[in-house]
Amino acid sequence: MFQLDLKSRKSIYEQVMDNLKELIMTGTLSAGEKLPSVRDLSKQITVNPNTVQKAYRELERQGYIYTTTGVGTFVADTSQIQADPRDLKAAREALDEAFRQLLYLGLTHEEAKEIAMTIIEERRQDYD
Amino acid sequence: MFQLDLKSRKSIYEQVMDNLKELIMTGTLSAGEKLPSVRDLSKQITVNPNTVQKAYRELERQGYIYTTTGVGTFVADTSQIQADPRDLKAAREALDEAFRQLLYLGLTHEEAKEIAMTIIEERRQDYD
DNA sequence: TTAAGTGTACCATGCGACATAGTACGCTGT
DNA sequence: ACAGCGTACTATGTCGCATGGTACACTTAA
Repeated sequence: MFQLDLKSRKSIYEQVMDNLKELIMTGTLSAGEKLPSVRDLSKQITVNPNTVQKAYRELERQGYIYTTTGVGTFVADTSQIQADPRDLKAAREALDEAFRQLLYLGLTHEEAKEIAMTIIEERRQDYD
Repeated sequence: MFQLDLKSRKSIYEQVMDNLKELIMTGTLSAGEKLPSVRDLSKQITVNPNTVQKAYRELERQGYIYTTTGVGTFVADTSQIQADPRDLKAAREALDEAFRQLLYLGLTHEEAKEIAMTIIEERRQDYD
């Protein structure tokens, strides 16, 4: 389904969340589609079931998926998702932070902006 | 000199590094200027000297500051800094990551781009 | 009804990064 | 000589993360 980077600073359950968000928001996984069970996915990506469950629990809290007890976990209707203001603020700050890191490396504002624009445009095709 | 956010996920020594990088790259601290001693700064911001030293050590490794044994720590000539390709790669990935987080929140590509542009332009005044 | 599969809830353990506390040494400038 | 500086080292505690294991309630299909 996807690959993990065990060397990453990002925790495993966060990587699972991001990978699933990517698949959901790009439409690779459609609304109503069944996700692998906690146990199955944990075997697929070779991590502990508790770790997968933590990712699922958080994804459900954020509205990306929903669960029916005893049945399984499914992709939610993402058009219904409305951004949590705190998450939005966090994402803006992360963006600002990353941009500043480019400037810290000695790049001019123009160079950093050019890099940012390139990255942004590369994402255009996958969304909407 | 600056404030820390103890609630942040970012570690203290990283916050110290980023704060100093900001002051250095914006020219608030000039090349050759003396920085507070490890002990002084640790008292100012109320953290352990070891934590400040860790930040200084890493800043020196990256070329932002230099130390003269028994004398003190000083701001380096930032024009000499050449970006470590790995740091550049990391910053690019962080930028991409943050931008994707905006898209995950349900924003259209156009909306996310607009937010990114605003953030970028707000930084223009402080650099170069 | 039974069995398998599902989500879910615990608890205990180990690990690594981080921050702290304390001590100590060598260097430099006055 | 002394004060201030960077530096090194050990030890301790905390926290988040990941793992291993057990258990329970639910649903679906045989």
